[in-house]
Amino acid sequence: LDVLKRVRSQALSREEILAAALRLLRRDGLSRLTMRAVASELGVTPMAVYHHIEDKDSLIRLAYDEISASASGTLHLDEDGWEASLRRYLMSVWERLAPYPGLDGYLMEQPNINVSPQIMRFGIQFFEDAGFAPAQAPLAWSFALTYIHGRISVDAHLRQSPDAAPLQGPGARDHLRYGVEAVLHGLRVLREDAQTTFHSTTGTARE
Amino acid sequence: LDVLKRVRSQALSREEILAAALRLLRRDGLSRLTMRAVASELGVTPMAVYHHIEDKDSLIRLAYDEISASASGTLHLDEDGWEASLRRYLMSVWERLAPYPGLDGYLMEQPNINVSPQIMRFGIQFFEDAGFAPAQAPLAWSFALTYIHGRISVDAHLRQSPDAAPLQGPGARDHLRYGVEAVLHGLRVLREDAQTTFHSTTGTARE
DNA sequence: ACCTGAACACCGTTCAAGT
DNA sequence: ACCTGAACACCGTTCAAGT
Repeated sequence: LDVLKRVRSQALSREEILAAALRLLRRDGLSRLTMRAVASELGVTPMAVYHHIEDKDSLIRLAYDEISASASGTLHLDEDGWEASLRRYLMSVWERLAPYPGLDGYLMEQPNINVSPQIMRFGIQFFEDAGFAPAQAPLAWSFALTYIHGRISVDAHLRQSPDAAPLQGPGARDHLRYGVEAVLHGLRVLREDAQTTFHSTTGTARE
Repeated sequence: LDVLKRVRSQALSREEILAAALRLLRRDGLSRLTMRAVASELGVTPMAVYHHIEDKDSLIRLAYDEISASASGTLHLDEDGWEASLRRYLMSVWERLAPYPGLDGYLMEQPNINVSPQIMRFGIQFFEDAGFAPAQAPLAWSFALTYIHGRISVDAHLRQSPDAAPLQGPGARDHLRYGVEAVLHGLRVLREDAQTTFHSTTGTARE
């Protein structure tokens, strides 16, 4: 409560607000992130924040962009193949977002802000480069994203519990690893028999 | 606003409250479900609801249990194999929960209320019966659940949009079908080479 | 330009009454 | 037992001031 409440001598900044929001997000999760809490963390009136940030939603988006900024750089086709590359990417997304409980789950449900058009294009390009049919690439990318963000949402409560060593337990990581391998195997199979079993443009899969 | 606001002549009942909550959930999604809205839908004071229901969270759980009650019956190993059975189950879970935007995503993040111990045991039993190693069955079940609930969360916003025919579009169902097939393929591969690549009790997968 | 204080329109929920 | 009315402790946010 009384930690870091140094007396404010300088003007409040956008970066300072963002840093405070990220700190609170890690500590308490999105459900406890309030504009009033951010302000109090900064030793300032709630309305002071509004002079630098439009509203709560844009603060959340700011936090999300900050966290996943470096992650978008990690998606590229390396020499060791698309499976290893995708595995690294999914693991790194989880690693980055899992410490911020509730954040990812919240944005997953927003219209389609979660995945920016840029990330979407990157991902589709990745799967096309990996040899997936053009019509299949968006489906494959969306599948991988859906799994990993679902996993992060399910793991959200792990951080909420008051005891220590929250995400280190073997439970969460075992599930994550198993799931990522299943995703890779599933995509590999669908990539191989793409022509015979799945006609994506018709909207009906063969049974 | 003025629909169904018949004059109350009978006593309020738990079932009536639940029905109103489900109606509002379908119409506006969880984010707009408030105790006050439920009360107003029933033509009653907000606090009247509290005489029949403990709090908002238990109302949400009540709604969820009602929706997924019949779904838990659909998970059993049929004659046409575990893949067909699991596909039917995942599709039916999506079909049931997709019309209630936000509900599933909310419960996914709660400690572990989302999946009741009973459903958990059913699922593990299913995968053991399907020939998965005992140590692998919980991971496989959790993977399938994580995907389908993630998919439902991602699709939550589709219902929120004001235009008609919300979940009928080919987009959502194509993604769902592709994902379910990927899940099935992924699990099948992991089931087959379970002994060689994955040692689940050690907590570290071979790389 | 940057911040404060009071206030508004919401929440979930408690509590003291009414019938 | 069943419901109402007023109120409390929160929200996000607006608006009129202060410096």
